[in-house]
Amino acid sequence: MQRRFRLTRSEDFKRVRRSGKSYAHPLVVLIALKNEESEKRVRVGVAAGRTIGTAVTRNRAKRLLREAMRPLIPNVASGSDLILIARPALVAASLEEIRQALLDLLKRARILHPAHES
RNA sequence: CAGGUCGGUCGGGCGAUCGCGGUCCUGCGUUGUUGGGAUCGAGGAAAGUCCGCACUCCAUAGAGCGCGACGUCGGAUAGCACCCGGGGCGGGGAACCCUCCGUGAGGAGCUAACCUGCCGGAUGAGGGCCACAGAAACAGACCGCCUCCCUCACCCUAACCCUCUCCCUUCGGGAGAGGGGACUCCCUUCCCCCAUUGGGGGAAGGGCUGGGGAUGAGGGAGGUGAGGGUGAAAAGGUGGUGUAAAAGACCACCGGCAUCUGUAGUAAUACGGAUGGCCAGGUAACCCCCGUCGGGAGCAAGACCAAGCAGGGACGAAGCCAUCUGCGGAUGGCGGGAGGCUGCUCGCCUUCAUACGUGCCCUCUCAUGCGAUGAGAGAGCCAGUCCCGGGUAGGUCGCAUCGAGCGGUGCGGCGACGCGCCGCCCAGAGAGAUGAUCGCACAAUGGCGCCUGGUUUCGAUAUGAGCGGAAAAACACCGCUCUACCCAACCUACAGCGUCACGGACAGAAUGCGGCUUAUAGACCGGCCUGGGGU
RNA sequence: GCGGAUGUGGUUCAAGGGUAGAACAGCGCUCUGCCAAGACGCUGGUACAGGUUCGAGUCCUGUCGUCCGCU
Repeated sequence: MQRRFRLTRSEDFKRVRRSGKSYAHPLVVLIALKNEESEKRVRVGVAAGRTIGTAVTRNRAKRLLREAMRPLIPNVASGSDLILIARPALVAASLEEIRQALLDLLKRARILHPAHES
């Protein structure tokens, strides 16, 4: 996932976490917010708390989330900011399971592109 | 070969596809959080942050005190506390042998290589503490032992007294037996009673005479540190001499200490010699003393830019001299204010001011009926520093190739390490880059099969082992005993091969480096020690 | 990343190097017609591992956990 599709500012994180809607899954939690500014790009932030484990497992969880999210970005409605929060079960899951969980969450949030909605 | 132990190296490989970040080059009607190409891209611990540095700011990093760290010797290093090599004291340490315990299975001890803890000072500064127990926790006292004195009690009989018998004899003496028993005697003074020139009793003072005891109790003076159930620890140990009782008081041996000294070693130290007197408990990871070292904070240090906000409080000033001068001033020195040197003092450093006035604000008084205004007086403000509060969480640098750098190699050193030569440039993010999927091979783990291996029994046996013939030893020879290879039965393990499944240990740089500590599946190589076998 | 503080029963806290204690909680028993309160008794602990010491909760070292501050 290239850096231009990433959510980096601390201010953005605060705004999404405060005002966005959250959707839960056993593997991952999705927080989504429509960006009111002129930004047309989809931006994704990834987080893994200390309950996940040590630095190695936290980094691996974030890499898995980014790799699973990467092909889905063109299908997400433009101008939305997303935050993905890893849960402990995610470390043992495979890439396909994570991708399926993300698809499920994006459908529930109704921000998937209309072409893939069907 | 087996077991033990130590050190070093590696700690995942190769290929394909899809992706991520940095640097360099390059493209663009779009100048970008952009496209393309090349190249590079986690560790031995990146971890813990326990030490030491570099670097940055505080002043250029001072002195003394305080505080902290360290403390055997020598070395290495830019530096370091646990790095390297030694020394001393202690602890651990497999099998065989040996010793002990056990009927036995077995257990314990001893022990090689090796591992590991500690290391200035408690005689030689001083203070504190040593619970409980114990007489006592560091030496004084107590119990006890011994000597002397006093008092009391008790016992003995030869002073003395009484009774009886006998004798000599004459108003006394002697002998024997029994009983009492050291109670006394004289003088002076005072008091009381009977009573009247006296007698009796008591108290105090003085004098003369007066035996013994191995007894007991109490008190006093001294000697003693032998003994006193305890305790973690009790005043050198054992044996003797000695004494009133005792003691290194003295002697022999042993142990320890101090001083001097010999040999080996750079030294710590080791092995000795001579002399001395037995005094000297433990604790300094309690305070402390001695020596060495250390200024403080830390890359969120710090520098610059952008953006942004709100102020408040404390302290608070004084000039003078010299030189130059374009006469406005400038520089320097002394002095003053505020602050700093992350605890204190000294000393030092930084900075500010010399303006100041017809200034501003407040209060009071006077002039005028009031106000305005004017005059006077007083206090404050106007420099600077510090503290508190508020705002910012953006960017560039520090900071990513020149370093205590990395890889080879040679030399010196036991080693830590040092010196030389050649080659190389080697991560740099900022919600934080190394990942995902598939395939192959090799290790490891588990299952199955094959090869086989192990145990036991019977039977014999030597070229093996033991004993004897046999005499100094060895070899050979002969005899006896035991046993391996061999045969059979039972059970299939490690390793190896084939196949299937599973599938990488601990762990993710954030300014850099050295050391330490902690986590770590496994693989490979080597050193040392012990035991067995072969040549 | 850097710096600092701290760890004692289930909880909140004590304890000069010398037997680990208090309150609440838990359990048993008593009281009551029953419950609560009360009275009595009991269980349960120094984060872990080494060291110094005759003896460590305390002193020293390492490990682990928790909390706080620094732009």
